Amino acid sequence: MQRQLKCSNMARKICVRFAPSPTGALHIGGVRTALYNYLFARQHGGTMLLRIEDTDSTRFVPGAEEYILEALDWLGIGIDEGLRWENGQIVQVGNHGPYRQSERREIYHQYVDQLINSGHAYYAFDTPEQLDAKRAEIPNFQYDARTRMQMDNSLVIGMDAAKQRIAAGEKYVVRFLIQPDENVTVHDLIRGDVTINSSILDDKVLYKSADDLPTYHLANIVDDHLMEVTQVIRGEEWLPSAPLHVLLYRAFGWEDTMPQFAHLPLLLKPDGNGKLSKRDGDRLGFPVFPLEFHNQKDGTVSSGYRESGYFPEAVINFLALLGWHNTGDQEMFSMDELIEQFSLDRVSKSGAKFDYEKGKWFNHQYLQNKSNEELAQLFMPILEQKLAGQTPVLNDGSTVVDTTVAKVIGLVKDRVNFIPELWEQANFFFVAPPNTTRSRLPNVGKKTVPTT
RNA sequence: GGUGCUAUCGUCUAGUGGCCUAGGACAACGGCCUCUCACGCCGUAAACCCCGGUUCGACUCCGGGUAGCACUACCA
Repeated sequence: MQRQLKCSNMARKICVRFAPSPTGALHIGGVRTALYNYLFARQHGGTMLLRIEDTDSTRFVPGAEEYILEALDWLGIGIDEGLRWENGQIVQVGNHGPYRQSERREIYHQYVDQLINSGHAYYAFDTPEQLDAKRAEIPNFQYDARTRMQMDNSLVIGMDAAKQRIAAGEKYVVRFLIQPDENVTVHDLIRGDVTINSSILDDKVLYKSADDLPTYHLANIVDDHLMEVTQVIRGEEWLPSAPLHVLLYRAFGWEDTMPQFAHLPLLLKPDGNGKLSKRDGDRLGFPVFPLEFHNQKDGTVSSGYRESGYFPEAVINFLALLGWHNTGDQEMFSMDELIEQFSLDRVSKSGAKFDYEKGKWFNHQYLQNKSNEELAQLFMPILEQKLAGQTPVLNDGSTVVDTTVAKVIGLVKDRVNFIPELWEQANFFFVAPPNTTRSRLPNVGKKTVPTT
């Protein structure tokens, strides 16, 4: 693992981050990204940071932030710095804050100005409508070295004229000035060197005055730098823009402390092709979210692993193996074992199809390994709910207690994958069948529960 | 269209030039156990994308195809 660390990073404390957008429930693929970051951080005695990337005000969903933090907490993915879930509410820890990008406007202003002043960025006034028209008019239109001088920006009209228009209240964006025909190489910890030519990059929008916020690209680089992030471990969908990010680090003069990159393979649909989407859950009948989510914005409800009866350890184990595997045949991993054995160079390069059946198997294994007493505690709330208004036939009507429940669970647990299924398997122990007063089972209901 | 990434059983994967007659797990199938079903146990079937090259020897290295995926927004 040590050889993965560049000299310039050698002395720095390992710091990784998980930086979700609060645009809805945390997708299971996002959970895996968070998990791998967490495992890496713990293994190296480093910091796991959580930052909220809410630079798109139009996509903000109320409650999403709470949801994300609660989900990570449920799964046992601990956060050392940034935002975390404590006693049912969000708390902020660390001194690189604030950790919500929408609260960091002043910081970004400063760095946008730096780029403008150093000639690495420029003001552009083309409206979205004008750009759409341009794209309709010219096939494969791209805002870059070939086209920028035909557009409405400070490169064409001059900086003074641009500043006057801004002062007059005109909306604008700041674009990154990309020098053409330069080969940019990104060293990826999983894939090796990836090189692209800068000519295929467009002059990315870095800042939008309409909502006074930067875009992902700028905010991301500034924050990772300021928060002293040493490894960026994120989804493969970011690989194509990684060279842009390298260029940004260079423009800021931060290349010597630039984090290392690792782009994780995508989680794919179980059927067909393409990456697993939020809709696949409803379509295929299994959860793609850790917790049930009530979307306040569109009124939809999405099912969650927790509510479906999954143990967090099972979800972690299942997810860890979707894209990572050690040498050998071990399938069952505790969080501690994962922390010990995980390594980025054993992460697969190709996407993994999401196999829900295997997920169920993992839960089955974890359920079998739990004691009857522990399962009884988890099952009691369900039992009480089911028994409301009904008379248990056990023990001549005496109260159903935990120890009784534990014994019953011991009899049927090997038949189930999930706690709630216990009711289907064991309800006749607690409720007399219709038209009888006691259970048909000879050794139950008559005297007491089985004594074994 | 352009750019990039990827490529072992249906699925997740082991494999880093001879240990591969390609291993494990999920799912499937069969058997045993059993009053049924399930669990469990035992077993069966199931893969190196294609074509070249390097080599005494390629799943492993190289080249070219092909296919899949990702990206290509004032979204992240």
